[in-house]
Amino acid sequence: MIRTRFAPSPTGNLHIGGARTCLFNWLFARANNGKFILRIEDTDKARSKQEYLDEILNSLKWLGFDWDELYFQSKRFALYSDLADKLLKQGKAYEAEDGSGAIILKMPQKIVEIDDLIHGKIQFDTATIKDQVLIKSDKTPTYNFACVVDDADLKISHVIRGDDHISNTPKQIVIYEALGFALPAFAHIPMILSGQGGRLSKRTGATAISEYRNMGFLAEATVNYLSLLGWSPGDNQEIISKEESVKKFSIKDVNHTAAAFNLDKFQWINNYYLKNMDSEKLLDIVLPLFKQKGYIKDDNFDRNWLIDLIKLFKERVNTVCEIADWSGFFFAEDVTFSPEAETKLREKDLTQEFIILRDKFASLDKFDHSSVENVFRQIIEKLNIKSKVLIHPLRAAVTGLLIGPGIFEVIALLGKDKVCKRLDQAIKLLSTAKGE
RNA sequence: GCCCCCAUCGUCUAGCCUGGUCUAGGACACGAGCUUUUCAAGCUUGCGACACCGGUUCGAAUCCGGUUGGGGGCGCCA
Repeated sequence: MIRTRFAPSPTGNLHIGGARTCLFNWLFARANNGKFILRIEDTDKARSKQEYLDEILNSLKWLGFDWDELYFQSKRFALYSDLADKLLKQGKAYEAEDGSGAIILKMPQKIVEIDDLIHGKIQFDTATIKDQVLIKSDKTPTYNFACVVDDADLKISHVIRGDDHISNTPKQIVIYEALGFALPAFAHIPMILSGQGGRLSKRTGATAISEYRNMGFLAEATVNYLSLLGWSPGDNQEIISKEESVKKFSIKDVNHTAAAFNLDKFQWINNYYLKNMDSEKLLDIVLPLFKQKGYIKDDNFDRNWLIDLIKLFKERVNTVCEIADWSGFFFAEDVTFSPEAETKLREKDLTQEFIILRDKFASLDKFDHSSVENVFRQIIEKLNIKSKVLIHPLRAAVTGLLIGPGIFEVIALLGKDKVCKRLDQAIKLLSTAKGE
């Protein structure tokens, strides 16, 4: 039976690297019809916080990692202390000479060999490793001891963790051997580095999964991006669901090399998922942002209209937040011009053209995409001008911006009243400009 | 300082195990062009890498050794 585990410590948020380690453990368990276990390493009472635990659990659920069993090391102290006593009695460990009460493992002199599933054989001479504390003077177990005891007790078959644990492994193997426990298989996956090369840290950008969620990344895109860091499904495939990864994942295909986190590619993947996401589902994610920005009141909104709006924007944004950021002109009473848009609007006096547009728009019975576009096309034909001469100032007048979704769709969705009102305002603005 | 891991385009990677099909493929980013309407979407296209030195071999990105470079660890943190 394949049993893997992810063992976060609630002394911080779930970060990118942890999430990827969790993903590979989850993938490997699911791919092999095994069990995936979540173990909370909360032995450090001073640093462990409930809020971190909540944050980690929420992030894991958001990413869609379900666990079959859940353990807390803080509830298993009796087990650690019993086994430490046993080692003491066997003479494999000793009590600290300083009288602190700590229990320390005597490091046997030998060559320890790890047979890593990813790196192959790695050898360590224990002469370079000092005796290891098993139980601290406050009676709590050290990481290496609790980790070994639990991995053995919980029958973990494959320990899949970050590269940074390679040097812990010989210490742990010595503990396994002292305890007489069978060794699990080890697989050390490469670390994720920041774009600048070093460790991921707050200084080099966001590290917590929840931060990326708040930035407007989708769970599916996050999992997709993470799975491509240190692993590849082959066949030049860039878009892959969790389910498909389960089918294709093999621990032997995991890279040896550290991978740099790259926001651009992450955004590109997020854009892909955004575009392809059901607009109604996406609306549910965007809705809180709309409320937060004051675009809509609690329950007083037209859901179908909002879904149309989502459809307009989701093609061209990288994050959920950008939908909210760029759609403000739909909800505002008056237009706020960007400097470029205002310049474009004042560039040429289009008062007459705007008056014709407004009158034609006002007389339309059906104010949809095609009728709006037809009216526009007829006008530019009659005036014998190129469409772009009028289309950009029109966009500026109606949205206050020079970029955005297709202008006729925008106008149709904005509605006749708002469009005519904004054209009136633009006409007024042009007339005051003339007077100056 | 000691120990360990790693090394293909700027970045993520395919290829490496089982040398020849690799004048090294894809993606992101970047540049150019197209899209009777923008770009922040789409399409086309361009730029761009086997770190270095030696060895093995008829032949090396692929195997071996070294150098250099990068990363990690050496806590009564996890």
